[in-house]
Amino acid sequence: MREGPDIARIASLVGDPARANMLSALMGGTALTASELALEAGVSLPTASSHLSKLMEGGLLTLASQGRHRYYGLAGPQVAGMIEAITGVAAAVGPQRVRPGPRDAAMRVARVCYDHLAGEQAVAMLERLVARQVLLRDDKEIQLGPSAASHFAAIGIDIHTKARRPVCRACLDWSVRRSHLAGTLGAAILDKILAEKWARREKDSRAVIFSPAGKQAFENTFLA
Amino acid sequence: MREGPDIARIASLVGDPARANMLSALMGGTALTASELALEAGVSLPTASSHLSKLMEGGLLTLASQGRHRYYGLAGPQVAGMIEAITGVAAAVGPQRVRPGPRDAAMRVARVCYDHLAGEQAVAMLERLVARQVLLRDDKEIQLGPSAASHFAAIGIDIHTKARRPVCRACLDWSVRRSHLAGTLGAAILDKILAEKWARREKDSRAVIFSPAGKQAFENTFLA
DNA sequence: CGCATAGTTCGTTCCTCATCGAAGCATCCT
DNA sequence: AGGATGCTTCGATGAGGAACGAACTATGCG
Repeated sequence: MREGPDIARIASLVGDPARANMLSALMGGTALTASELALEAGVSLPTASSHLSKLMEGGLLTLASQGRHRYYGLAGPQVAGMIEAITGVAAAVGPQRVRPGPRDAAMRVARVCYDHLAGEQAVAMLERLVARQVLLRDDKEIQLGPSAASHFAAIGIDIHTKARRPVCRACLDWSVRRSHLAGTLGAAILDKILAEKWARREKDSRAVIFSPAGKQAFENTFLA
Repeated sequence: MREGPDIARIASLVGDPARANMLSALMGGTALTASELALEAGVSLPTASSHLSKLMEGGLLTLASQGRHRYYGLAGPQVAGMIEAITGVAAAVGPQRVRPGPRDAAMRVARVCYDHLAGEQAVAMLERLVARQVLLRDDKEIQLGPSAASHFAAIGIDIHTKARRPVCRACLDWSVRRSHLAGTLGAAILDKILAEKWARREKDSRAVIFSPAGKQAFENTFLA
């Protein structure tokens, strides 16, 4: 029996799927709230809360309380490096490329990422909005352009800049290797897509299926 | 829910104490047999075998069969780097220095490491043997010196060089940060210590307790 | 003050997985 | 061949821990 640092304890913290998802989500560098992490991990809030306290106790996370929001973030670069190392091994040994089924294909095209749209459609939308200078992309940050308010108002989306949560955020897409739009604006756009019934959510999946007419409407609105 | 490499799967492999001990033991770089790893992990052979097949399936280990021996080793530097990273985090966040109890003190002085002696006594012994050129230390390797055979024969230990297993091997000591002697010679020395009743093994522990007379005899024999 | 939102705690259920004994293969030694 | 050693497989047992609903606390808003 070996002595020394308890590596099993740390590894088992990462070894639970829900916690691993949370940690992966935090690898972006931005701190997230408990409810955001719950959605990211696909578990209920109580479950997420339990996991988060375990991660805190294990020293893997830091906590910044802001009013009733509690922002969890990775404890430091050493922890991030560890996740990277594990991810590297997982990617290396796990090229168990399951043949992508129909649902996976749909997922690549459009899916829900927390509360906003991800996938090829979402990436294309963000790039178009930036090209038209409705949004301004400054390195990793995304800002509203001068015409943003009127542009989105015309579509039927008004931008709440008062919220604590940022209006725009870049979120790295898994399938494509580019970013899509998160933040309250990203959420509002997803809301509109579902409200207008341009698309529906697949049951028990993150996939978002556009109807033919809905796809056309979406493209007219955001990809014109 | 995140996509991409299944980091939880890899981390959970490391997250079991028995498997973590095995992996730590293999961090030395030398491949070990299933029974060695079972002892190292403190589990029975069937249990160890089950763990090893899981680690194999996870791609963390390589297997080299030599006759009826099966030598398990880390799959590569990437895996080793991952273990390092996890160990680093565990050491950083876990300075939960429990006050060392009496048994821990005894463990630091002398304990069993698989089939040979470890701890301060063992480290001192190896350094003395090297200083007297009975053994020759070449970087990480340990060789028998010219006088080794006669020296150990005088003590009552004959060296079997025929065995597949190496006669001498350096094994990094956990408590002290230096090496002690493993291999068949290390095992033979431990056998002698116990056979002469210079020391006894603590029940349910790896600690080795020397009697006052036994300690004297040991020092006369190996530390002179 | 009352309502809504964000989180945690508690208690229960359930399932995975680590564990070991016994038995079965495989390989080596003489 | 026959025995010994090294290791794996099988089957049964048991404990840890992940999950969620319900209830509770805390903060913000009007």
